[in-house]
Amino acid sequence: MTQIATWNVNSLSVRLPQVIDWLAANPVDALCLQELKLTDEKFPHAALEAIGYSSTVFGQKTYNGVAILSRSPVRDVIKNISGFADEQSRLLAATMTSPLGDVRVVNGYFVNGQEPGSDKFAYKMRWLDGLNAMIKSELALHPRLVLVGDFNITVDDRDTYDAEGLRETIHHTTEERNHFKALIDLGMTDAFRMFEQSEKSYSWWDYREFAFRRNRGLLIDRILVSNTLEPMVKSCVIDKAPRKNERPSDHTPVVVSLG
DNA sequence: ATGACGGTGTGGCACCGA
Repeated sequence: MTQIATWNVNSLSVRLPQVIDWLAANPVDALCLQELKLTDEKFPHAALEAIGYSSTVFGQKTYNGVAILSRSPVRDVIKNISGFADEQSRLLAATMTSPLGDVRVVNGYFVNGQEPGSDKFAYKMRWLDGLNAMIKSELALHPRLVLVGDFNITVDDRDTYDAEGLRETIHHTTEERNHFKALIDLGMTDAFRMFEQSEKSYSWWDYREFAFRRNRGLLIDRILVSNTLEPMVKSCVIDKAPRKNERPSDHTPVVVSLG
């Protein structure tokens, strides 16, 4: 069995002990992190090597930053979207070896977008256009591919605690959802939705207003698998446990099992 | 309409996230 997980940790400096604890309980083959909020120089390679993980890092000061932690070293690393000039460290692609053969792992911290009509929203749309083009060419090179990360898009009404009230607001717009569909149309499947899931399954909850306790959340952390990998997907689950930690990230891990 | 919580970096707060 090969397991790949994604987790937006909202500062690795703060969350490192929780990441180490989580990996001890969930010894996945690869863990993709987003929102490191630290530079490459400050990445805790040694602490992760000590528990059996090598790390490929694309960091940034204050904001963004992504990494792939893996039990075996990865290769053919690409930082950011090919052909898309970006000041922000939001995407990391690498190839991992597995019993299934090589698997291309693309780890993305998708743009938030703030508000439809804003400059940040326009950047989100450009970023998504660039990502689509990159995934198209990556799929041609690597038939076994996963695209994981913090998508910052709800796909349909199941993914949000207030479908009516939040309609066409950020993370809920038709334009964002069309970009998601365009990724699916390249030949990808949302692993989480391959299976029966309990209602109101979310991966992010606001820190405010007791949102986690009230389960007012969004499903925005996702794992897409290429059509070639789809028959090998055995499960895809959200692990809510880390959201109950002291000083939790506002996101919680999602894990796919391939075999 | 606003702020609520938490992180960072700067400096006694502003900005950002989703």
